[in-house]
Amino acid sequence: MGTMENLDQFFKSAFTVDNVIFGFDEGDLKVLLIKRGEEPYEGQWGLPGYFVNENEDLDHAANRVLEQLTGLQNVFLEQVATFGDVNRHPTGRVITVAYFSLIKINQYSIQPSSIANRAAWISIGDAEKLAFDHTEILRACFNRLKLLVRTRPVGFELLPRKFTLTELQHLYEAILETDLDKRNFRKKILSMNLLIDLDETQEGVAHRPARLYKFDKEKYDELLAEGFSFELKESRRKMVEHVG
Amino acid sequence: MGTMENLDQFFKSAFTVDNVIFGFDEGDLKVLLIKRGEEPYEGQWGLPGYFVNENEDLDHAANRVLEQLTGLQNVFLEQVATFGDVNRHPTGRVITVAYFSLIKINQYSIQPSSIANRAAWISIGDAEKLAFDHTEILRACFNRLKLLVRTRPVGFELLPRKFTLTELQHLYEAILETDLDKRNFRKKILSMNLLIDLDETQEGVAHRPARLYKFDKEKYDELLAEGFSFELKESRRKMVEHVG
DNA sequence: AGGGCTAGTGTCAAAATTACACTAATAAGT
DNA sequence: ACTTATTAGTGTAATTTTGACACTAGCCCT
Repeated sequence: MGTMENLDQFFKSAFTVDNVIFGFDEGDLKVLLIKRGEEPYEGQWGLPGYFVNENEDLDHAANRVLEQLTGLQNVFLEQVATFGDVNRHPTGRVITVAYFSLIKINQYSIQPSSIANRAAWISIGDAEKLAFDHTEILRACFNRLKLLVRTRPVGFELLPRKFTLTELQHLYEAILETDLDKRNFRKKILSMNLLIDLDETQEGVAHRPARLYKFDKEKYDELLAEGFSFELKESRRKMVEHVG
Repeated sequence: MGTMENLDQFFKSAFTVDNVIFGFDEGDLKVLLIKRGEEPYEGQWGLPGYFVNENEDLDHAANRVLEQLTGLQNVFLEQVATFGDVNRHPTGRVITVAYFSLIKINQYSIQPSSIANRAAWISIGDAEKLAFDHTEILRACFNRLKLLVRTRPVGFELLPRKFTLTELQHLYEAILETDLDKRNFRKKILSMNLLIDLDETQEGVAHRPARLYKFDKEKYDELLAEGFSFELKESRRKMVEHVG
């Protein structure tokens, strides 16, 4: 903070929040994008976002965007980074704080708001050429998710409350963009004792039904307090041998 | 981004950058703080920061703060988070983007600017009750440093170009706030092959002089390209046995 | 020459990681 | 009823990584 004289020149900027809303469906990691209905970037896909009101905390604004769009409250939401290049917005100096949230896509329902009408779930691999600097923002949030998922059990935020181990594995594979060994993955995840075996199985599948599990949040909080640290190693790629 | 009508109401905010400048000296991790010469919070310690100019990118502003204070350019600087609670600043709506930088404290020299006159290096443990929400900002940056130091070889930014293994170990101990085993630490760090043994030793010490090393940046860049990942495990605290 | 101080070094046991292939259970089709 | 297709579920052995631990080496100072 500098001195407080001649401040007027500085109070000319606007803030927005942009929210990268992740969901997981059909084995695919997806993002909720909006088809822009007006200039600039009319017709292009972009991140949902709004101006931050004068009397509104940043987190509140991010939650507001999320709720207007999905109807969901109290979901995982975290700030990632702030983008403020002078020319990032054609209309003026607009700085945006990027958030990302993780939602259970099956709880999502189209809201009646006009913005939600133009929303669609796009596979992360297909989300290209977004409006403004949103491609960059999306990449930053995706990287953060990759990091976070190895350190904290946030993956469960993306799955229905009851899930199978295979679904969980597919989720990790989608986020980490890698293949995991089935047996090793199960061994590792079960050894953490964070899953409750529900003694139920899938129904309506045309093959052997899988057992259903749920995440044991209380247990996790306990373990946390004891100093436990959730850690999923990056599957280290096998180094290519250099032929000498 | 929302619609573009009635924007004026939104272009009333100001934003600043605040910079947590870390240095390492006498085995201690330190932060460069400013004793505030004016209200609000006159007389209290705070982070160096400035308003961001209208035509200035955020990163540029952070670099500017750093250079005015330390005279240093091209040092490690990274954005950490943005703090924008409505009442964080008594004068108006001011949102601040927090950065942290790592500098070699021995290259730092007091600059003639008035702000630098009031600057001092404070041990991280002694930096309490800062102005505004700067205590929180400092904590966020310190946490980020802890995270980063285990994942990327950024620790070297805080040491002189030539350093001893013991100095390096003390640095890690200060950042991670833990003790490390000397032999295991050396084994690990040397096995990465990222240090060049300079075949020189310390001078002017009243005991057996230690060998000097420097960080091999080229090697690191090579390894990175091959998919190498720097990783220093969190020394997991020994779990206390539960009796019963 | 001896005391004080920090540098520097190796081994072994335990734990974690990796690679790998077959049987089990269900629905659908004949 | 049986065959087929499909995914679920399981164990072991080799390798690598980690973690605990104690003594000698080299320099300065007196």
